[in-house]
Amino acid sequence: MTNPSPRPVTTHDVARRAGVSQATVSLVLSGNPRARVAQATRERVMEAAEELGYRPNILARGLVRGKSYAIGVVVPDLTNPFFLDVVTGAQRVAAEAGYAVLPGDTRESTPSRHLEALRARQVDGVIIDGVGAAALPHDALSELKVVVVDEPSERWPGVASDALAAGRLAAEHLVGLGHRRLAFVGPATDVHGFRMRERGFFQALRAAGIALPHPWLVRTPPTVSGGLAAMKTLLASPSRPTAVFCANDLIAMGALKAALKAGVDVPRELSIVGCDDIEMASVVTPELTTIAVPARELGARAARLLLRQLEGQEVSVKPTRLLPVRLVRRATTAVAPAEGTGDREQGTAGNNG
Amino acid sequence: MTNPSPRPVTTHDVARRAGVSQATVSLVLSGNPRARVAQATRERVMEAAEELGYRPNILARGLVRGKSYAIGVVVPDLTNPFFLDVVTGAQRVAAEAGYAVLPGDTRESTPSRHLEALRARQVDGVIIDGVGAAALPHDALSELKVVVVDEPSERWPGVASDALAAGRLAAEHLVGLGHRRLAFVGPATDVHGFRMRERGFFQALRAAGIALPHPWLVRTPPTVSGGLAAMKTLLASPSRPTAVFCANDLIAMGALKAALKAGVDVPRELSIVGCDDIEMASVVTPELTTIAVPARELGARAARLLLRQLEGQEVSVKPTRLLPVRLVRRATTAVAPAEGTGDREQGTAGNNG
DNA sequence: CGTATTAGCTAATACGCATTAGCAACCCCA
DNA sequence: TGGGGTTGCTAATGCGTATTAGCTAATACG
Repeated sequence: MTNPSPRPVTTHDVARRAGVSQATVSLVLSGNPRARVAQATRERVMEAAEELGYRPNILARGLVRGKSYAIGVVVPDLTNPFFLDVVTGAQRVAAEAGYAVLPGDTRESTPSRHLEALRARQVDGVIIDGVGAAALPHDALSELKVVVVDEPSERWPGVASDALAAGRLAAEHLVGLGHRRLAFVGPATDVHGFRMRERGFFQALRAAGIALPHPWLVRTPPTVSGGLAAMKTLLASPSRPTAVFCANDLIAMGALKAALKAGVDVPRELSIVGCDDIEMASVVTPELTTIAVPARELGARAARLLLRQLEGQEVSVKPTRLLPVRLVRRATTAVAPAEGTGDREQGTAGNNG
Repeated sequence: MTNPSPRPVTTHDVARRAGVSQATVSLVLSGNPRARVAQATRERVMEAAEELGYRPNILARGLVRGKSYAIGVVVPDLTNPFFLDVVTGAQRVAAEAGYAVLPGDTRESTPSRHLEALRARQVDGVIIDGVGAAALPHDALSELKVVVVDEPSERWPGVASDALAAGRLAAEHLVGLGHRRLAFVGPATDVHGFRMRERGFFQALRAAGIALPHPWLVRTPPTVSGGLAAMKTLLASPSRPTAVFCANDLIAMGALKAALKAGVDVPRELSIVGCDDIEMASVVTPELTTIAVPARELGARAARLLLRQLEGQEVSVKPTRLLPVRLVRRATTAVAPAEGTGDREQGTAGNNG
C-alpha cells in the first residue's frame, strides 16, 4: 500500500513488479487509453502501480512533452477579493484539467518581472488581468500562450465583463433616483476595465444631459485607503455631489467609511455605488449598492480558453461576448436629497474631517 | 537579445555559440560559482547566454536534482484575508529563494486531496495552516518536508502566534471595561489555533471569577455568515451578553452586522472583539476592536523554516517562540452598560431578527 | 629531463517519463 | 503451407540539465 522507501516510485519500479517493460507501464498509465495493450497486462500494471503507490512525476512528464502543466495568473493585487475570485475561478477549472496555477500579484514587483519568473518555471500559459497587458514589453510574453481578462486585444484571446454597462448601470441608477450632482472616483490607469467603467458612467451622464464639474472627478488608487482619501477630498470641496460612483468596491468602502466618519448621512445626504460586488460589500453598514461582476466566471472562462489553446486547438482572438453585469441595490443609495438652492446645501451634518 | 525561434534556448545552444561543451555551460551558469572554469571562458559563456536570451529550464534542473523548487501552502480558506496574508508572506520569501508557491485552500476539497495534487507536482515541501495537520492521514505527508503554522507538533517544525494570549487579551480587555456577561463565538474545530484562542479567553475569565452561561458559547463556522447566524442566536437568547469575543474577524464582522441590523447599539449595548486584525476590521463601521496577529510574519517564518530544511539543514521540531499578538482598541468595545437588575436589560432597542 | 600536480575542459551518464520503430507471435484466408 | 495482416510487447532514444570521471596541456619540482 505505502512505500517505506525514501525514493519515489518510478515507472521502472512498477515495470519490474508487473514483469513488463517500463515502456508498457508508461503506455498503460499515461499514454493513449486505447493503446494496444492486452487487458490482462493492463490490469497487472495498474495493480502493481497501485500496490507500490506509484505517482507520476509531472516534472519528468513535462520535460519530455515539452509542457509543465502549469499556468500563471497575473493580477495587480491579490488582496482585492475581486482578483482573488478571478484566480480562484481559474484555479478550479485548471485543477480539473490537471494544471497547477501559479498566482501572483504585482504589488511588490512588476508584471514583467513576474512573467519572467513564470517563464523560468516553463508555465505553458498565463492569464493576465488588470495589469495593462497591452503596455507590456513585447518580448515579455513571447513564446507564451496568453489570455487577457477585461482587456480587448488583437494579439491574444480574452474574456471580459461588460464594464461599459457597469458604468452605465451605476449612472442610470443614480440618475433614476433623481441625482444630478454626481461624482466619479477611480484610478488614473491604463487598465482597460477601469477605463470602460468610467466611460460607461460618463456616457450615460451625457445621455442624461448631466455634466460633471471638474472637482468631482477624483483620481485615486483602487484601494480602501484610496477611496478614503478621495472622499475626504470630495467632502472638502466647496460644493458637494449628492452621489458618487466608485470604480470598484474597495474604493467605495473607503469612501463610505470617510463619509460616515465625517458625519455624512449615507444614503440620505450622499449615495454611493461601488463595482464588483465583493463579499464585503454586503457586510459593511450600510450595505453597499454595487454593480455585480462575475469574477469567478471570468477566471473560469479565461482558464478554459487558455487550456483549449494548450491542447492545441485554435482559439479565435475575436472579442467574445461580454459577461453581463447587474446592479445590486442595497443601502448606500437613495433618492437625491431635496435640491435646496444649489450648492449651499452642503455641510448639513458637519463636514469636519 | 531576443530569440525569434519558437524553441527555447538550451545549454547546448549556448555551448555551441560560445564554442565550449554543454557541461562547461552548465558549470558556469548553474554549478558551484567557484567551479574550475577559466575567467575568459566564463565570460564567453555568459556573454553567449545573454545574447541568446538563455533561461534555465527549471523542470529539467529539478529532474536531475530531484527537486522541483516549489512548495505548497495549504489553508482552509483563501478568501479569509488572514490566510491570504500567510500565503503572501510565504510567497515573498520563497520567491527570493527561487521557489514557487502553490497555494490552495480546502473549501472545495480536502487537505488530503490537496496534498495529493501537490505531491504529484513534486513539491519539495508544504506549509500547513489551519487545517488540522495532526489529524491528517499519516501517509498524506510522508516523503514531504512540512512546516505547520499555529499548531504544535512533535513531528514537524512549526511557527505559531500566541493564540492563548489572544484569547486572554480579549477577555482582559472586556473585563477591564466592566463586562461580566461575556459570550464566545467560534468554530467547533480541532484546529489548534482556534482552540487556543478559546482556551485563553476562558482561562482569563476563570481567573477573573467569571463563568459563561451555556447559551453564550456559540459554535459557528469561522466566516462572516457564521458570525451573522451566531449573533442572531445570541440576540434571540432570553438573556443577552454585554460583550462577545469572536474567534476571528470574519465572525466578528458577521456578528457586528447582525447586531446593527437588529438595532443593537454597538458598542454601548454590546461590545465585540475580533481576532486577526484583517484590513477590513478597520473599514467597517464602527471599527472593529480586535487582536492583531502577524499573519504575514507567520507565513514568512514558516517559509524560511521550510527552505532551511530543503537546503539540507537540520531543523528542530522543538516549539519556537510564539509570535506576540496585541490588542487593537477600536470602536466596537466600550465600558459595560449599567447592570440594571440583571437579565431584563435586554431588548432595549428591539430584538427582532 | 622525467614525474607530480594542477588547471581547464569535455564525454558520458542519469534524472523519470513518453514515444516510436520494430520484433515476435499469432491469426486469417487462400 | 504460406503470405499478409494484426496484436502485444520491448529496446532505444530524447527531453534539458547537473554531475562526475577523466583527459590534455601546462606548470612545478627534484
